[in-house]
Amino acid sequence: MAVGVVLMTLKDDALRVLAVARDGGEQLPYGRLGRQEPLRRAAERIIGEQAGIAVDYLEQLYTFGNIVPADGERLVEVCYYGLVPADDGGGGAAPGTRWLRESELGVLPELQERIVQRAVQRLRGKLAYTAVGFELLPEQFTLAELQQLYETILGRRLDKRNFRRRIAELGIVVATGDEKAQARGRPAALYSFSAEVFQRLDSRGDILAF
Amino acid sequence: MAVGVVLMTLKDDALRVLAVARDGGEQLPYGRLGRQEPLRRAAERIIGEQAGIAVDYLEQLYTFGNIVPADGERLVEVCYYGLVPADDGGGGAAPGTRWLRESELGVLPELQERIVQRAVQRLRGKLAYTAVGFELLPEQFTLAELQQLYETILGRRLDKRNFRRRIAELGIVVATGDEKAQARGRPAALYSFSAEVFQRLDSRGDILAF
DNA sequence: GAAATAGTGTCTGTTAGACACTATCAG
DNA sequence: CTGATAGTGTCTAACAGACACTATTTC
Repeated sequence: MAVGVVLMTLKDDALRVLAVARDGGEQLPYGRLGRQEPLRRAAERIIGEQAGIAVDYLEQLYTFGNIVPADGERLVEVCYYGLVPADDGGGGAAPGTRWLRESELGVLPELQERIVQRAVQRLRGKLAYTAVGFELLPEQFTLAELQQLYETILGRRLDKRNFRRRIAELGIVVATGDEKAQARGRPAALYSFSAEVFQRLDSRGDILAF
Repeated sequence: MAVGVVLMTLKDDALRVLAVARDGGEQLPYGRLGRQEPLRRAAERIIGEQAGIAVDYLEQLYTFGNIVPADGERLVEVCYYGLVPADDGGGGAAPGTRWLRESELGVLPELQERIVQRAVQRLRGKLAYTAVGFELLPEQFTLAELQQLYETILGRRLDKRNFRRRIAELGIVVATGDEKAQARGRPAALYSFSAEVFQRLDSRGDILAF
């Protein structure tokens, strides 16, 4: 009985997955489940011990149980996936850990690569009908950052005006009044996510289908 | 390590869940996992042993692992859900089993009731973007039966013409040429599901969002 | 004032939802 | 011919997608 975790963040406009050094290679964080330990708590513990990162969002992904390695034993592994806000991504990660970009997933054992694919798929799916994307942003963010996030995860460009229209219609972000200065160009207004408005819409589903 | 199964079918225009007699009550089918047994195979075995039913569709639902009963032990239970075609629903079920309607779910242990709710929710969700509904129908069916199925699972009425238009547009059912005589009234044309057409559409998602 | 980024509205084609009648069968 | 079920088309409102310019800032 093991518990594994796929931690994802956005870094350099790319979705990345945390790997930890282990057995001379790089692997997803995972560990054994304590005798009296609830599954989710085990996932949280493993994240703390092996990644040293604050996770905003944690959800069960899938349980793998057809793993029959050479020794003939069936190992059951319950997998979770978690999201880490963009600004924490670089900072908090413990030594020996690394944020892999999609092109680097090959360094993981093959089964783990498939787990990651499943996690990314799930995240893409959830993006359309939940506000899960906001978990990947800092508390305050610009609309350009929000759009960038959607584009990165969905893997395609979105129209700026259509995107903003939709966000405005839903009213799930509110202007904080602050601005974020850019290196060059006009400063951008900062927004924060309105959990209350989102709650009202959530039941209907299909919130953010771009 | 246990494996449990939520089997669902349509009977009398209602979604029903299979319960088996156990420990003096009624419970979902479940059993222990063999040492070298893959999870899905265990689910199939348990269905065979305890329900004696042919399942068309079987998918992992969720893994529960926060179950800490009085004795302080944490039990991990991997749950699957399966769909049984409507016409087999009454027939194949083994003695000691019963198809519960939604109002009867209270006879199940409380945790199992929550598992069933999760399964029903998942089925509703999948209905919109997969062809999972067809697993609940016999190989040949009328459009009225198909619509009835959607209405039952979604819990609301649908417009007959809009429903048929959508189905026709997608082309995922093909007329077999046969007819089904009704007790009264005009006979209905029989259709069957076209897996090939569906495959082409599947990637796009959002197939059957009514 | 040049380069860079933020921010804003309209038009058009497609889709979803509301709606009522004719066709065919058993008795 | 009556009762029951199958089957069919149009109109309208809402939504999604394409599209180009002005505003504000740094250097």
